[in-house]
Amino acid sequence: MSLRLHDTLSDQKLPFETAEPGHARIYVCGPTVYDYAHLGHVRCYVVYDVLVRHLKATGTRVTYVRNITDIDDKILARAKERGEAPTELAARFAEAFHQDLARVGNLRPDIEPKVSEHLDEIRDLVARLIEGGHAYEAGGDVYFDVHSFKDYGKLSHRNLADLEAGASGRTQGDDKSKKRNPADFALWKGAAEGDVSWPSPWGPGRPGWHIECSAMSMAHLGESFDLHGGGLDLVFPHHENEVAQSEAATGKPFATTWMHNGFVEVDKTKMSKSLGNFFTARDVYERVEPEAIRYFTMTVHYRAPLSLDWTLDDDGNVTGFPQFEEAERRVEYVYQTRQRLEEIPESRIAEDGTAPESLNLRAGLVRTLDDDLNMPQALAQVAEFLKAVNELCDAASRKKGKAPKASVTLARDGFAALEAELGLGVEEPRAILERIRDRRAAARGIEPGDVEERIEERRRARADRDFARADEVRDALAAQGVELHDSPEGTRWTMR
RNA sequence: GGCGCCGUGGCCAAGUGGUAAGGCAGAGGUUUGCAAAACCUCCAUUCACCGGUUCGAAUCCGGUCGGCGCCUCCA
Repeated sequence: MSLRLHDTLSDQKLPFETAEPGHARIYVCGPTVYDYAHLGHVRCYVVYDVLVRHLKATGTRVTYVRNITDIDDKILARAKERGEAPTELAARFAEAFHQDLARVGNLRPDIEPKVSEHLDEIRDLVARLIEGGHAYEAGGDVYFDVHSFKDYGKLSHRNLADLEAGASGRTQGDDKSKKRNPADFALWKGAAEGDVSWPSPWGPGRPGWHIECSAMSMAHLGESFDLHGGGLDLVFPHHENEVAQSEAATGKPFATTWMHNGFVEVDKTKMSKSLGNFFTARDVYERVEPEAIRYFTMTVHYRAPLSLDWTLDDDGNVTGFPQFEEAERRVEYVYQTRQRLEEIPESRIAEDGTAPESLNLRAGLVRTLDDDLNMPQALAQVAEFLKAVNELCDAASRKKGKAPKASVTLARDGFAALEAELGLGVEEPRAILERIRDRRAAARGIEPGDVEERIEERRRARADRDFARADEVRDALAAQGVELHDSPEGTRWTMR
């Protein structure tokens, strides 16, 4: 394995090495399920999906753990608001989350631990920290004592003195009297009257936000594991606190490599639930093929911001997402090309001849993704590959033209690699192309049946060599965005 | 205030010491009854700006300007 990844802890691009040879143990922070996934979540989990796919495609066994946070103040608040049981609300949004991510082609993690099923591990870890002198009880709460962990700040590259100086303006007015130090954080929060709570040696309450990930990652991957990932916003305080509490408890290094992805931005500002400037994945799926969103997320390096644009009408309604539309055309190109390759008849395949290197997409993707998952560069290679495949198909369709068998075989393997490495081109070409076409037609109020009728009308005109009439039909359809494609097998149509 | 990131053609975006990938848009062409699709050709002497290091810099160093993130729930 020669994958190199940018590691937040060392702030360097380093070879990714697993403690157990050939087996990568990975933990990624999952969602808090109180609402639908938005595009920021989609981007994040596509990144880790590509990481996992690439490791598997290059022969590494992967144990991919991604938690579901189903106990959280926001879930409790939202459930109360709706008069729904917190567990039901969480289960509902967890299911929606799975559906939304499956539609962009993400594989399910191997293990998806829930906080609600790890209360024992969490309480044990808290108890261990208290025993070790790293945590203290205070009025029903339990706090981690940051001064008890000398490396506090090593992940996010800041020190306690700076943190306290910076935070002072914000924390002075708050009621933080239970904490010994403003930077201390809750491991266990005591319940107020009427709150949903779980029993503990420190009284009824619920886990602090950070402790769950330490408890669950250790439960499923061991006290030390290979890679921990999540959004850039988790570096501090979430991951910093995870490092502190985990290493304080075990005395061992927690995760070896730390990977963080950049945000989706709108108007140069981070898309987030709290700012309310987000589009949910499922809303966008109504306008564009989900795979196009996957493609779009790969047009930018995973650590860089992904800036989203849209167009508005005079009333301020969203009329489109130009970047998704462009990406959708690229997705169409992927599938059209694959379909052309699959349709090369046996009689047009020649035994002799060699394949050009441009068809060796697998080798290119492996090399490129090995370099810190350089997906934009990977897409550049995909573009050159698809061009070469079309050249091959053009050659095979010319008079007396043939495609070398070696080329056809390599091209087919290229599509297999595209799926294995990037999770693109995974669907049946005809089905997805028709779906894209019909969705665009519906958006313009065009009935496929009507188009078929006009095509038949034009076919008759052409048979009579009445080309003026045939062109009238073509032009009329073109004005509605319908494009006709003549071939010896008949006429097909697509939507521009 | 502390820590950190970014500024590459009309737009998006790779590239972190060896002479600017790829996509979109645009121009011309092959093909076609005409088209579309596909393919071919062209499209940054230049990488925010100013200095410096070097045989050589978009890439390293210093400074200036501009934009953003984290420090508070957040992917």
